[in-house]
Amino acid sequence: MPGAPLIRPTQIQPHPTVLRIPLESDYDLEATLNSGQAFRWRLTEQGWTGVIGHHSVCLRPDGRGIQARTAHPVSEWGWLTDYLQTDLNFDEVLRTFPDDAPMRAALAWCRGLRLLRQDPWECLASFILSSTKQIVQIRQIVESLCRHYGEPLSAPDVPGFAPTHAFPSPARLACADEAGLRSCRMGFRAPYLLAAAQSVAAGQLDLARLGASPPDDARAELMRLPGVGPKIADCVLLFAYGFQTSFPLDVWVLRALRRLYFPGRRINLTLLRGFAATHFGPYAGYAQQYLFHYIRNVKD
DNA sequence: GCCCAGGTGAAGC
DNA sequence: GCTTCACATGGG
Repeated sequence: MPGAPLIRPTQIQPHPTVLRIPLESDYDLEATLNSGQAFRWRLTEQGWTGVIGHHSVCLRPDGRGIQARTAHPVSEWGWLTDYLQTDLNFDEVLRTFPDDAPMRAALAWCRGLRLLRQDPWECLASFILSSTKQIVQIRQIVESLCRHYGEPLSAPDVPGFAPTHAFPSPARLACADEAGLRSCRMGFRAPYLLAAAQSVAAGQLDLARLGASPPDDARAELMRLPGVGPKIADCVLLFAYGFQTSFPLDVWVLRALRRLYFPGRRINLTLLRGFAATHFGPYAGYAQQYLFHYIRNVKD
């Protein structure tokens, strides 16, 4: 029997858990990951840690670009660059914004806020859970849901990663019961989430197909779900399917439009909807996210 | 205690 | 069409 080799081959291999993404324009990770479009990112000593699909990943600024570290080796990175939308010509997006005082103020406040391209199911489910909840609470509910129903993801023996869970699949949630979902503190939203999971799991709602549909059709399909109205549908269109003209009108964005564009006037909702639909150009959804971020963070 | 939160559906006019 | 209200829970 030969013994163990005296000299072990040196592992000279690239680090397939690390990727550096060079960028040509601003990318503010905190504003992007922590401002109410995705709900599973948290800041650790190593950087912004979260889960994309079945990948645990940690992101941090690296010069002008982003450094990504995954918990486990990966063979390709398209899932990450797609999620982060790092190939987008961001300066072109900024050029399409209306040149008015509110947009200038929002851009002066934050220049690197981006829109993510999220998984449609996770996005839909998360925003079903979002109604009349503060962002911190949405995060808590989503984390609880993942802990209870998501597939476990192991952590490597390196700093920055802890064991975590994937976002639960529609099939898994479809066979949950309402009481179990309510134990994740989602309250009256439980039957809505359950109905959505069952509709997707049964193939009645084909989320993959919606991305190839005209936006108005996709919106109408989503709004057939109980608990999904115009705002949640628009969030899914914008954050998951990348329909860039979708303009979610929530309490904050309405507040921003009223205060910044029509100060001191009583403007009804119908007029504001019309303004939102016509004023902001081909990347209106992007502009919306800037107004949302600005009005939430700047005290008047 | 009170008000509000990345809303929606149902009931009332 | 528009307005009002309940819904479940927790942060500030």
